[in-house]
Amino acid sequence: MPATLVDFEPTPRQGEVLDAALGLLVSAGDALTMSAVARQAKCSKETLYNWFGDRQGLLTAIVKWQASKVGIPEIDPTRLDAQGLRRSIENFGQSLLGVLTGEISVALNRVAISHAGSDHSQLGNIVLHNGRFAMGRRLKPVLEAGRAAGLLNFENSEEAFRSFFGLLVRDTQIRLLLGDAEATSPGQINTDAARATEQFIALFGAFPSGDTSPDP
Amino acid sequence: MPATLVDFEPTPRQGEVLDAALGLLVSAGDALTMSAVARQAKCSKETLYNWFGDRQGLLTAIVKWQASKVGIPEIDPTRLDAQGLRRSIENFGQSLLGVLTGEISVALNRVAISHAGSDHSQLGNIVLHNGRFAMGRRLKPVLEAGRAAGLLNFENSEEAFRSFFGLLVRDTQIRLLLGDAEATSPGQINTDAARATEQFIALFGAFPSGDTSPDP
DNA sequence: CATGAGCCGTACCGTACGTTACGGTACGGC
DNA sequence: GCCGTACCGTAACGTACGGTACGGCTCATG
Repeated sequence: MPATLVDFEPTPRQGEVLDAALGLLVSAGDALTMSAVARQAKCSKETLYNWFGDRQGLLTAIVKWQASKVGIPEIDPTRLDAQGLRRSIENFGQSLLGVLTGEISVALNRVAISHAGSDHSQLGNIVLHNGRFAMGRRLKPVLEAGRAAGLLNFENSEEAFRSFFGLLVRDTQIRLLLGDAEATSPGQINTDAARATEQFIALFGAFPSGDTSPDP
Repeated sequence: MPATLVDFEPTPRQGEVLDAALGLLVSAGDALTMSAVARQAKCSKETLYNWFGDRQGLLTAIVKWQASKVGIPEIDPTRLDAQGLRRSIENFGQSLLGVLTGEISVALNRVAISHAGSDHSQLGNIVLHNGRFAMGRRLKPVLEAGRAAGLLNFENSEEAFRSFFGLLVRDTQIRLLLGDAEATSPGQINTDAARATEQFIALFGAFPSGDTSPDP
């Protein structure tokens, strides 16, 4: 089990360095070199190694730093009417899709995926737990509250979340990761979030449809 | 516009070399070196460079070679009863999910994603056009035949396919790419394909539900 | 003021890897 | 039998980059 989500507390100066590294990571991808980071951040390589140990540690710190900055708006599961639930889910979808299609998320996922192939670094796990899993932890209480209020119908909230994730993201993330430059506009994000919410409620809503969610 | 899907016709010996490289790619990830390929394939590096130009060319050839080997079963859109359509979609889903969760696909996508970040190589595009887009081209005629027969209801077959893709794959691919070792069993694949097909038909089926696909 | 910690800039080391070069071998055609 | 071609094996070259060492600067603390 991964311990804490954010167990990294950088000093202001370290934050500046990490921001510079983040910018470089977005523009240069995995070609990020220690020398380039030092140059961009106007610090010495020795400092980088003192602070972060090695390149691996720097990358890990970058991921955690970014994770600590991204805020998906907290949703309060108290508005339990159908309209409020729908809006909560849709807003969540907008935030999630906005983050996932952002160039920072794309760059971060790219390096994590690169390293997941060869060395046994924990980068992939860190991204997974600060990204995908953290998202599930946010939305699932809302879904369960919706179920408790008789608005939704599902057995496993994890499975329900995964379906929502699929309806929302579809092939967008993998296409962006592979370099397919479909300029994801904010309007597109809102449209997609609305569509995914509609479809999710059509599948898991407990309205008198009767046969939308049977398990064969 | 990408020209042809398979414009690469290797000799048998070249196929052997590419198979060896493919095996190394799966086990070693992007740490694939020219020396390792030559050693594994029992050929000289000079031959590699004569045949493929440079490392980039070798990777490109590997991707195309694998793409030429993967066969998603062709579906004939003639069986237009509801049951046949459902089975066609479900079989397609099984094949697609099986390929996507295979270690070869994961390794290939990893290197393509790595290179999409830095250099301007076409690897990402090649993977995209031989993978995701080729799949769409396979299923869309089936979906359109289903619509023509009054069994499905959608406006845009591309959008419909993307929704099916999302319902089928959900977060599975990105988790595998990030190194999340959820042993994807064949049984799980069949279950997922069945579930995705159910959900897809629930959303896009033209059965007397009446309000599953309105555009707000 | 003295001192020492922390940091910057830079030079440097070791190594890994892409790429090239070259000697040696097998084989089909003249 | 000789030549050209294609290939293997290996050595060598150039470069890029991770990591380290060191001199000099700043500044807080005693």
